[in-house]
Amino acid sequence: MHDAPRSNSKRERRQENEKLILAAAEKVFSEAGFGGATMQLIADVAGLPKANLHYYFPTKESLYRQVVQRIFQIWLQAADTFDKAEGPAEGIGAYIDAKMEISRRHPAGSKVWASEVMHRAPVIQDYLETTLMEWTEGRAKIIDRWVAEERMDAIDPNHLLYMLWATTQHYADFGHQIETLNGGSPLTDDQWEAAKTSVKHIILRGIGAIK
Amino acid sequence: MHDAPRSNSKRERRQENEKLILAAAEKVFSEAGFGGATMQLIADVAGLPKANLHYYFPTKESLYRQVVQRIFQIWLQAADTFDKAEGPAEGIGAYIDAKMEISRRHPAGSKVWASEVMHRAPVIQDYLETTLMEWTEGRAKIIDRWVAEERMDAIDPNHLLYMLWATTQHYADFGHQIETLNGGSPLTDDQWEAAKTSVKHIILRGIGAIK
DNA sequence: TGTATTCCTGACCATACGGTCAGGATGTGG
DNA sequence: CCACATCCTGACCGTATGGTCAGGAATACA
Repeated sequence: MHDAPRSNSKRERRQENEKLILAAAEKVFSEAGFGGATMQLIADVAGLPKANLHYYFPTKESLYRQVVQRIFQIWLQAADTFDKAEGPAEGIGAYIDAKMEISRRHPAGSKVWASEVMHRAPVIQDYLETTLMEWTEGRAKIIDRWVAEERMDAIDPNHLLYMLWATTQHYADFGHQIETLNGGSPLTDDQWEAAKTSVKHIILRGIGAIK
Repeated sequence: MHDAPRSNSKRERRQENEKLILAAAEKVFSEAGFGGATMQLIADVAGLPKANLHYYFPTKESLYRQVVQRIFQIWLQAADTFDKAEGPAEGIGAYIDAKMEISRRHPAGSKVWASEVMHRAPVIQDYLETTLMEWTEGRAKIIDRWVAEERMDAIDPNHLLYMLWATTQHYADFGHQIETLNGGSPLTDDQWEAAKTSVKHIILRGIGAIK
C-alpha cells in the first residue's frame, strides 16, 4: 500500500507552505492586529511548527508585509471595471459591485489593510505614496472627464472616491457590527444584494449619474 | 514666593489624573492597537510612573474599556441633531455635519472604536447588542416615517445608516491615507468644508431628500 | 549510489510585558 | 498636632514573545 499521494516536489511544497502561512497570517492579523498577533498562533493555525515560519519568513514584520501587499493587489484589480466603462453609471456601478464582492469574500484582508492605514501605514507607506497615489490620480481624471461631459454632477473626485472606499469596505471592516445589528446573523444573499442596490442607488443618484 | 498654584484637593487630583491617563491611553491605543499598546508607553505619555496607572486602573483591559466607553458616549450624542429635525434634508444633513466634526476633533477615539469593532468587539459587545441596537432601531423608524411621508426615496434605513457611519468615520480612521493623497498635508479648513459639502450633496441627493 | 542542497524543528535565549507589593509620602478631619 | 486614609512608586516577578541555531531528515542531481 502506497502513501496517500502527498505533496510533490520541493518547489511545490514551498509554494504550498507559503500560501498556507500567508492565509493563516491574514486571519490572525485581522483578528488580533499586528501587535496582538503571535507567531505561535499563526503557526498553530497553519498547522506548522513556529520555527518553520521563520524559515520561510525571517521576521514577523516581513510576513505581515507580504500579507498586506497581497491584499493591495486584489484591491487594485477592482479598478479594471472602472476603466473600461463608458460612463459613470456603468463604471462606478461596476466598481461598487466589485468592491462589495471583495468585502464579502476577503473580509480578513480588508481588515488588515484598514488596521495598517489606521496605524499610519508603518509598513506600506511607500505604496500609498506611489501606487495608490497614481491610481487615484488616474481615476480622478476619468471622473473629471465625466463631469466635463456633463454625465454627472460637479463632484470633487477625491471625496467621491473616499466615499466609495469607505462605504464598500465598511461591510468588511465593520461586518461584526452589521452582523450584531442584523440579530446576530451574517447577511444573507438577499441582504447582500439589497446592500449593493442601496449603495448604488444612493451614490449614482447622488452624483447625478442616473435619474 | 509661593509655589505655582499646583493641583488642589485629593479628589480633584484624582479626576485630573484619570483624565490625563485616559487621554494618553486613547492616543496610544489608537496608534498601536490594544495588543501593540503598552502600559509603559501610556505612562510615559501621561507623564506618570507605570505603577500609578495600575493604582487608578487595575488592568490594561479596564483602562481600555473606559476609553472605548467615553468615545461611544460622544458618538451617541451626535444623534440629537437627528431627532430634532423636521425632515430628512435637515436631520441627516446636521447628522453628517456633527459626525464629520467628531472625525475631525476626535480622530484617535474613532480609531479605537473602529479597531474594537474590527476585532469582533471583545470588550464592548454588550453595548452593541443593547444601546447601539436601540439607537439604530429608533433612527430607522424615523427614516421609515420620512419614507412613508414621501420626503425621501424608499431606502433601507440600515444601509443608509451604515453609509453615513462609514463615510463620516472614514475621514478619521483613514485620515492618514487621505493626508498622503493630499500631498502629505492635513486637510485645510476649506477642504474639510468641501468634504462635508460633497458628502451631504451625494447622500441627500442620493436619497431624494433634495433636488 | 553518493553527496550537495534544501528543508525542517525541538530546545533554547534575551527581552519586554502586565501586574504586584511593601512601604514611604501626602493630604484630611478631628 | 495626631491618627487615619488615600495616594504614590521603585523594585520586583512570572510569563510569553520574537527570534536563533545546531543538527537531523528529505530530496535533488550526477
